[in-house]
Amino acid sequence: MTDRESGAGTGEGASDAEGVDVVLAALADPTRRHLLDLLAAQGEVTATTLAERLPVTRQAVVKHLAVLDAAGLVGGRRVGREVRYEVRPAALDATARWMVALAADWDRRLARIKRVAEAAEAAEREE
Amino acid sequence: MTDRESGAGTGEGASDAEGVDVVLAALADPTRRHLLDLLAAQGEVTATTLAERLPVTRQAVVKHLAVLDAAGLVGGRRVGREVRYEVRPAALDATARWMVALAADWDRRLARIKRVAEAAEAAEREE
DNA sequence: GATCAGTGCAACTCCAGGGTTGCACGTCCC
DNA sequence: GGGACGTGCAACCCTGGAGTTGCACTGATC
Repeated sequence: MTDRESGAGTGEGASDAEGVDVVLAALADPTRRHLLDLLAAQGEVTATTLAERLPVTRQAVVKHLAVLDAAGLVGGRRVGREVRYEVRPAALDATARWMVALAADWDRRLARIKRVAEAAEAAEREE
Repeated sequence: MTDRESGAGTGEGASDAEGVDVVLAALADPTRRHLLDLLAAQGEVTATTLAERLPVTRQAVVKHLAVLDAAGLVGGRRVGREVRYEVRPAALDATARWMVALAADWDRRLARIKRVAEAAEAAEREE
């Protein structure tokens, strides 16, 4: 998987191959994706509030948010005693572009293989 | 994460929320991504050949291929005693579209929040 | 100041999954 | 036919990570 083929380099978190790795790993967990949905819908939310809406403890939520933060998918801002988290689209944008480019690469390769196979088949028919 | 917002429904594997789940989980492992790279580069490859190019056993490769197959990212075809695997772009295409749509959704939501905040700020300045 | 609320640190549990090894069966080739 | 090769089944190991609980500190409110 040639991660350098993507346009990733303009955002945070998924700026290189390691960034895409980290984002994909972060997105692989269903609880984390649910967290991202809640954050995107509500703007800024604390871990405690998020935990009220999920069937896991606050501590589990904080652990997941740490993974998401490390991946650049969310950011936290302290307001007094509260830490308010929000989504950050840059890493997701970059990973989406990387995946689109990869899918296009696969499509191109398969189309080329198909053309070669059809040419070989046509050559066989002429013999 | 509103998986139903994507255009996923026209391909295999990532046809619904469960499909995106499975693809993301499949892509989260670095060994599997390396496998996908090798398959995409070479067209059709056996598990044994793949294992020669990776620092893991053939059995590990087969396990990973099973995950990729279940996600719709690869398919296997038996030729005599061999099973030849190749990438299938549809599930990756669908997941890429889903992610692009999600990133756009996040961008839109953040832009709206920013506009609301700026309007509130302007209203405060007029008092 | 006392109480409540949000947070952070840390220890703990447990199991899924990434990986290995062993062995048997079917296919291929000389 | 026999040996080499590719495969599939299955048992096994172990660790990372998803989740829990306990406790202390700080900020907010009355």
